[in-house]
Amino acid sequence: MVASLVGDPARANMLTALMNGRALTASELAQEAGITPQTASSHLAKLEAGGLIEPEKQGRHRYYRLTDDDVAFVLEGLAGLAARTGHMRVRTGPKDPALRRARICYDHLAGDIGVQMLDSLRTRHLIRQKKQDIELTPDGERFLAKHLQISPYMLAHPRRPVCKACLDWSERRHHLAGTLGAAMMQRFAELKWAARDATPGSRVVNFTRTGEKQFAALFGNGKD
Amino acid sequence: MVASLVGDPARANMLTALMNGRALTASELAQEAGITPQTASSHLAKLEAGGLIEPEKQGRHRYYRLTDDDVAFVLEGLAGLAARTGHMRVRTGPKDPALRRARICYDHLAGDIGVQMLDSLRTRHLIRQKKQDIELTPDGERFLAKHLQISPYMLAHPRRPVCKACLDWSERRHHLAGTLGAAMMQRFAELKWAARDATPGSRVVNFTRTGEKQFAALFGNGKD
DNA sequence: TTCATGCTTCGATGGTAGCCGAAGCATTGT
DNA sequence: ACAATGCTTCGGCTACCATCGAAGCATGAA
Repeated sequence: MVASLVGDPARANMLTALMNGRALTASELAQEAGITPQTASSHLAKLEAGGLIEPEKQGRHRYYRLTDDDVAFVLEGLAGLAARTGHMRVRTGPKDPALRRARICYDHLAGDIGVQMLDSLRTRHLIRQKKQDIELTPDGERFLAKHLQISPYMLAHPRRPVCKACLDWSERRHHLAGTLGAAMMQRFAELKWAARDATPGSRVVNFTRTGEKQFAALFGNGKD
Repeated sequence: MVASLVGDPARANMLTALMNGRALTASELAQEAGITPQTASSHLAKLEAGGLIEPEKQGRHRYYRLTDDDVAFVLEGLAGLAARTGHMRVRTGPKDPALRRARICYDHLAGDIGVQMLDSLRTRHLIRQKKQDIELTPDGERFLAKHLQISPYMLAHPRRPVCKACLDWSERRHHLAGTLGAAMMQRFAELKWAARDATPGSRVVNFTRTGEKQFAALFGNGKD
């Protein structure tokens, strides 16, 4: 079973270290997990058999990376559940600052930036939140149309909600998911405000200088 | 860690059995997992501590359900990863007779029909539900008076609540109990929409053809 | 070749967690 | 009041698996 693979602390640490999409060698992962290379080798073999990671030989090194984004998404979901109960692992969240700052979660924005955006929308009453359910206010619709050229009919979907609160892996607070979350991320990309990192498999989102400014103007909290 | 909770085969079986959203008793979950009640109790306590499931006491039974959709979503993700590498689990289909459809629970309607009725009342805002407590809305009172000739003063009782959510035995979701639940069942009988099965001791409720139509007109969900 | 580095396999060990029998509460029914 | 049912707690047993030392393969460098 896949879950039992992730359940072991040593393996969980390895997977967490791989969450930024980069590949790491077996020794590096051993050090991350705080175990000897022999033990790590055993764990890595199991993770590979379970389809969670893929190896790539290079010289006498063996690089491992997460198989694909689906794995990362499931891991993020698990971390979200763990964060809810407060019983989170000692080693929490990503070490990579860039990954903490902004990253892709399925198809929407996550990380510090993503949380900040949802906060801003909420405090300015552009959305209304009741528990898990979020809906756009009339003000919010006007705001989206004016500044991002997003209109409600673009967001309609038979099964997916327009707005949804998604628990952020690193921040432990909610960011915005749903068709609106996806549409906004797409618009940021189209406007050349931000783009996924070029590194294959990376989930980091890099903001351009102007993108950062524009974003701050719309969703800034005055702190940066 | 959450993943280690899901990692254990016995617990995974329990969670899988709960994936359809219905609640199951501790003993039933024990049987699902193929373990003794003592062991199951230990597992269930851990799952509850991990925030994956929530208990609901009813009589001497203890029903467990998944905490919310987020849990189910993550479990689905895990199952998806597991399916990729090879084997997945298969579980249960319906196995019950027409007792599942409609039956008497004390003095009110239970079964698929009963659950459907409560759902309908809720989605149309004829009742307001906060956790276990339910109350009629003004719209609800008008609705009852107009279509079923039930007025609020008929429902007053010194000790019994007007509305109460009662966990359905077969559907494992709530149906409507309380004086209102009883009054509605009684009215259905008076209107010759439905009647208890003639067989002595049977709790099956048979709907007449016109009764079925009228009921569907009032509480139908368009699916039947 | 010879050595060094990186990783894997083998074997033994120990800690942890699942498991069940027996007994203890709690609730319900008679 | 008494018995029956459902669930939990306790104690001991067992099996599994993570862990590491030592040795065995690879690859690359001298």
